Amino acid sequence: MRTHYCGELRSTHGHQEVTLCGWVDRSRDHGGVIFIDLRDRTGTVQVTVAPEGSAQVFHQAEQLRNETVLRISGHVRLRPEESVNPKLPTGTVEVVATDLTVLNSIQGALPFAVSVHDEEPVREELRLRHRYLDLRRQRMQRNLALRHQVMQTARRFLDEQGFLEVETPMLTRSTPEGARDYLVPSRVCGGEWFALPQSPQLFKQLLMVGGVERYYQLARCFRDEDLRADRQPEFTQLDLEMSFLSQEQILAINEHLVAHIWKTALGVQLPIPFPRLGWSEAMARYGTDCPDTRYGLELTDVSDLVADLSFKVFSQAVARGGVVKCLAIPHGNERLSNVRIKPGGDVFAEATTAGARGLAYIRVRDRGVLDTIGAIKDSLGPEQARALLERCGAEPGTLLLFGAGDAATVNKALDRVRQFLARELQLIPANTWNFVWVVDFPLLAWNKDDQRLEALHHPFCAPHPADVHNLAQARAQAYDLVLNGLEVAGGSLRIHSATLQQQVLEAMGFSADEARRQFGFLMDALAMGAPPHGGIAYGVDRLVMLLAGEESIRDTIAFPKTQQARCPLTAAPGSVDPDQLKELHVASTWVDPDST
RNA sequence: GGGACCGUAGUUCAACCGGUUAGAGCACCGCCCUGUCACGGCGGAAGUUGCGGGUUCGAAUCCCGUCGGUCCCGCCA
Repeated sequence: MRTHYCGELRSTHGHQEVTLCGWVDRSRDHGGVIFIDLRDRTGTVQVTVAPEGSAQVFHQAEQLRNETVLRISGHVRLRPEESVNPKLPTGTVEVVATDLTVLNSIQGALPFAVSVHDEEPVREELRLRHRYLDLRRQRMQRNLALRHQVMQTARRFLDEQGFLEVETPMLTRSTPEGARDYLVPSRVCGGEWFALPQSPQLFKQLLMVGGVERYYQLARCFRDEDLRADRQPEFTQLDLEMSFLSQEQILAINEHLVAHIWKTALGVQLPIPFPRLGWSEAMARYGTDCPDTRYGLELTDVSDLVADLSFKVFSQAVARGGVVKCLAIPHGNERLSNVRIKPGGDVFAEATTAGARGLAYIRVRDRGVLDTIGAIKDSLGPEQARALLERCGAEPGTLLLFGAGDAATVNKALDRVRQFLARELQLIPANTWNFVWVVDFPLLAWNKDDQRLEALHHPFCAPHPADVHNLAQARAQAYDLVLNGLEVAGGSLRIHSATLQQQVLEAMGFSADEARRQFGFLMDALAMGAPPHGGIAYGVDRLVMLLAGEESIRDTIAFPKTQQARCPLTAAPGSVDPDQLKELHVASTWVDPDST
């Protein structure tokens, strides 16, 4: 049908006969001569319809609307020097049309402009409803190509490293822990249900027991939780698992994989190895387990310095086993007004949204003068003040913001304020890729709501060998890869001993029976010669989002869902025929609110 | 489950503190134009201001509800 692609034509194609297929990106009718910008996946090229040619072709060209699907035959002509368009890769040539076939015409109004020249934002619901049009636009073409490139690069790299791509079931069993499952009723086994996988975690471990040794999969995963800019109900993981490798060996392979992807997709040479940061240190310095290290604004613990103050907010927080931490903002005095850091202000709101009760502050003026609320001023002696300023690295002009309370809340609040201020004060350098491995996570964490210990990652992470006799306090041999403050991958060495797996499940409050019932198949497998193994999983959508400079993973997914987990294009989810439910032995308890 | 913001022509936006016939760019339709490339010129059509109710002499504007979308909290091992 075609001999060339639009975007690839150059002066070297001069005088060749070509046939092109594509869409009318735009056309310019000068009465006597008509120019058509013909677009395909590779770009656009100018097609010229001259009056000297066929009258029928000229007549057809006069009728064209944007997005008409065309096949055009003609010869490539070098443009006259004064008509060369330096803005276009194909700007030195044009195709003089001798034949023009309309393969499909446009009926009715287009919901939005597709042209490569059109940068106008379009309401997202409209883009999703007509995603097939949106995908034609440059931005989505680029994002899909980038996604493809990431996936292909990973496949090639992992293939070369001896990894086997293995598919695991989409219809599997529901397991406790983790997110809400998407359930699928079984017609054949009445009353029983499959779950769609939240990740291939157990299967990839079973593949290790199965002697695959190196596995990977671009795995679709499903979690029935509320959506965010970076969370969709179905998403894609690049899932890896390896046997007989140490944690350091696993991290090294992944560093090469990531460096390879960045080199291929962006031409950027990442320095490897990536820095390693202990979880405790990350929490202490940044208040989060996924720190953005592109800027400073690190947190300082001042609990010991303020424990005895008469300012009760500080001293009581410490007395109750909590902490007081400080976020020091250089030049904060001039850059942040009191209105913003006091109740009602945007900075204050960031802290309270994260659960903080308030946001104490001290403005450091010249000659050690402190500008703050009376209660703090009255409470701080000169010695204490000096120690505080020194600890926080404060200088005249510095604004100190304080969080006080239990460690989790303080960290969460100051982390949020820190990120907010970095954006507001434009402290984030452009084109910076700061990777960091966060390691030595706690194995278990206390869940206040359920009054029990639960796995921080998942129940199959191996505890640090030195910590196995105190599982409640144990570190896990787990690692997250963090890029610019976002978790892009997470993994661990796994438990390969049935006995230890049993102990960890018990520590999490599973009875022996319950553990047996839920995870018996795993423990049986571990008992039959499971090799030491471990792995990692990348959030592909998020990775592509970061590479593309997008702010939502929806822009990296061909057909994403809205925040209500709907698809405006297909109108899914939708109702089904009652007979379908009956066949599946399912009855709906849903009551339409309008009918009551 | 909760909070915030948004919804005006096919589309992107405007319309001040409630006050003339709800405007503009692009797209669309018609006419003109032989070197443009986001072509240009002249003219035209296009609106249940998401939907429902209320306040008012008067509502795109204020209030309540509702639907849809976005961001966030909870939730997401």
